[in-house]
Amino acid sequence: MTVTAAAQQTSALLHAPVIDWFDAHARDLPWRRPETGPWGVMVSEFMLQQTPVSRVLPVYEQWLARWPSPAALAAEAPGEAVRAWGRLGYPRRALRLHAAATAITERHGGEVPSDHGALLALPGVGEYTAAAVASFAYGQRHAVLDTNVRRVFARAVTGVQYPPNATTAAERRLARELLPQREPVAARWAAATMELGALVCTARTPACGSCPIADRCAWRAAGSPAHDGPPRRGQTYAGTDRQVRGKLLAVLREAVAPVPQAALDAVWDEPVQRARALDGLVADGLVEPLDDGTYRLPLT
DNA sequence: CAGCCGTGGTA
DNA sequence: TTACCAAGGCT
Repeated sequence: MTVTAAAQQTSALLHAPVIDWFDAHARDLPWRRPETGPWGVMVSEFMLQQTPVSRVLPVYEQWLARWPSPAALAAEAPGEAVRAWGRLGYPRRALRLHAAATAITERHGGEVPSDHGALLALPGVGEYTAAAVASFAYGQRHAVLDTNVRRVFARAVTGVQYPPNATTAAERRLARELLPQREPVAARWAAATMELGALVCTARTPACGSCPIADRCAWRAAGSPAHDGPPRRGQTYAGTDRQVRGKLLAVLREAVAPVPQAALDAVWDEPVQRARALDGLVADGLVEPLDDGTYRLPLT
C-alpha cells in the first residue's frame, strides 16, 4: 500500500470520531457564533496568533464593537489599533491587521476576500491564517495547519510526541491527505482537529483518557515515547530587546499626548539597549518620532 | 531559514 | 523559581 493510500484509509477512521467529539465538546467561542462574519473570524485569527484564547476574549469583543468592519478600522489611525491591542503581545500584529483592513477596503470593496491567494496577499496573513479564514469564514476545503493540528497529527498518525520546529513539506502533504473530500466536512474537520489539540491532545500532559481516537493513536500504540531530538527552542525574555520594547510601548499606549524622551528613558536604565529598542519600534512603524523630540503611537 | 517579535499563566 | 507554552508571520 502506498503512503497516500494508507493515509486515506487512516483518515476515514479518524473523521467521524473527531468530528463527533467536536460536536459534543466544542467551546462556545464568540468567533464561532453563526452571526460572526468573515471580519470577525479574521480579527480572531490575528489575535490568536501565539496568544491564548482566554486573553483574546475581552480584547476581541471590544475590538469588534468599535470596528465592526474593515472600513471602520481603516478609517482610524494605525496607532489606535496598537493602543486597542492592549497587552496581547506582538503589537506588530495590530499594525498588520490595520494594514490588512486598509487593503481590504481599497482592493476588495471592504469585504474580506474568500480566495485563499487573495487572503495570503494581505499583510499579516500567512499560510495558516489564509487557510483558517477561508475554512472557518467561508467553509472552504483547506489544510489548516496550526500548532494544535500539527501536534495531533504528529501523535495520532506519525507516532511521535511533537512535530518538527518548522512546518515541513511532509506535514503539509499529510494534512492534505487527511482532509475529508466534501467541503463542509473538511471545514468541520479543520476546526475539530484544532480543538482536539487545544483541549485534549495538549503539549504537556495530554488527556488521552478523554481522547476520541486514543485507540487509534500511533503515539499511544508506540508506548507514548518521549520527544526524540534536540530540546525545543527556549525563548528567554528577561533582559531582551523584546522586554524593553514592551515597556516602551506600554508607556505610549497609556499616554494620550506625545511622550517626552525622559518618560521613555525611565523604563530601562541601559541606554544603548534602550536606544536600540526605541529605534526598532520606530523602524517597525509602531512609534512615531516628532520634530520636537517627543514620541507617540503612529497617526499614519 | 534561523532568529526575532510580547505577555502572562501554569507545572 | 525557572522554563515552557500559547489558533504565526516576516526577513
